[in-house]
Amino acid sequence: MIEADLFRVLADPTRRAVFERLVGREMSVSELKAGFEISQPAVSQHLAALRAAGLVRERREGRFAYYSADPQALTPLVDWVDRYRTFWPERIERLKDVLKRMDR
Amino acid sequence: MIEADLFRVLADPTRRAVFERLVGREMSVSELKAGFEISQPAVSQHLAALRAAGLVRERREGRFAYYSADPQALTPLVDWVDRYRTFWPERIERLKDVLKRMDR
DNA sequence: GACTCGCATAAGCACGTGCTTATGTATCGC
DNA sequence: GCGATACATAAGCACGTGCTTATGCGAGTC
Repeated sequence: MIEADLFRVLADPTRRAVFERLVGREMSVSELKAGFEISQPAVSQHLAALRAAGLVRERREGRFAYYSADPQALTPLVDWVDRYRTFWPERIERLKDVLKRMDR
Repeated sequence: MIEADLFRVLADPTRRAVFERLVGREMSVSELKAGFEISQPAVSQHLAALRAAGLVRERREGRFAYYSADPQALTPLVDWVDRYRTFWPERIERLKDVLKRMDR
């Protein structure tokens, strides 16, 4: 998966929200659907797109399909941004902030 | 400009290529057009979209319009990714590599 | 087996998007 | 002023996208 498709898949706000809800917490489709005001097929379609981009994993268990986010799939996106993000001092300051927050 | 529009604007490959060409080097529209096999209006339309997202700046000089990229506009995108990119060890290793390359 | 349940897929539709050609609007050279 | 140049904007079109409802399909329940 190249960054081209990542940008496209993440461009839709609903799909991005679906991804965000799946970060750190595995959810079944119906549980996930509860958070949105769209139909179940719409949720499944977003999940299929996210899955094609490698952004979510699927785990089948009986009738249920459990999905979880794979943030590592964002790496190509980070790589692309890194190529064009100058202003490294600010960047490093930002990173320090994040690390500081993680220490707490 | 929020990350929503950044993703959408960067989702188009041609538009992303336009942005990439303008990083570090200011160019006029016609000079920019020379690198693509699309019409001049198409280039102008991409530039307008990039400008609305704050990704490029415009400088008028007589008949000419010079455009240049503003990579700092990518910050909201980086912020968004930072919220969901776990796997910090790898991330820091990557950053170290970049810094090492910058020292040379 | 018959009926749910959880989810995926199909088909259709409204709307967005990226391109084209045509045209408008300054600015320059003469 | 007049034509050419550089670019932007308008209008139209083909295609993509995200949604809906309808349907399919395997897994569970009885």
